Amino acid sequence: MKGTNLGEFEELVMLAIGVLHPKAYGVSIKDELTERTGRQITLSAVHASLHRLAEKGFLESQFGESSNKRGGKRKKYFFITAFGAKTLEEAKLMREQLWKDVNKVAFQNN
Amino acid sequence: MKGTNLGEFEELVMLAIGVLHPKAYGVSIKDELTERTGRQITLSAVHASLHRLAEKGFLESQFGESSNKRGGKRKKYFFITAFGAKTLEEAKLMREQLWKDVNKVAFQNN
DNA sequence: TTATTTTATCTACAAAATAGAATTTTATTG
DNA sequence: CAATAAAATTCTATTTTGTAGATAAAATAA
Repeated sequence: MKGTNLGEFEELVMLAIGVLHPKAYGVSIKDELTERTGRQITLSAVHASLHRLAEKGFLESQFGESSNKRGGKRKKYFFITAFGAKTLEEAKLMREQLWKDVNKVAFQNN
Repeated sequence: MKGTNLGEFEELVMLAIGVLHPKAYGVSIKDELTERTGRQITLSAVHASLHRLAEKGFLESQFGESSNKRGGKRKKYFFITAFGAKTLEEAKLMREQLWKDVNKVAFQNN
């Protein structure tokens, strides 16, 4: 990938942010994806991905106010940029088109 | 990835094989994806991906007969296994569900 | 003020994506 | 038949993504 494509996990992180908007931060994203994918996702995997996505211009972030919960650093909320939304939608469209053109026989041979 | 997930490019290669079935081999896959993605895809990228997908059990291959064209080694045709089809469909379903639950406002902030 | 909880950041390694060179096989041409 | 050209796969190396675990920081509770 040359920086303008979304990796597999990166795309899932972006979508989770869309689902959780406007309360998407490390832990909530991790929980959302753990539930949906059934994989054991670590917080650091999510954070590494968030950092890279922000660098690529797909995300912006903003620190939240301190909560009434027990502790913790301030949450860093993530938002999808216009560029990020465009990229995400293009990936979706391309796959939809491919699926539409798939020869169904290809799935019946085993 | 722990071996049971499809990478971003790997998924595109699988779908291209579905589209091209039963004539999917290195060059035809490369051409199909170059056209659809607009990226400059190299043959070696496709082959590396095919090799990994076959190792993971998502693809099978079979050498074709020699053609009447000028030259070249025999084409190695690739086919999607039942396991590959299942994996591909699961990835599709998970994304569809995420998209369904996306808060549309997340795409209107920029 | 010390401990506990919640969060983010850092460091390191594994796997996938990408690029380019090398090799193999086949057919054509002289 | 030897030399050349074409079509394809395979090899080698590097960068980018994915994953894990340890560490650090900030906030509240005790």
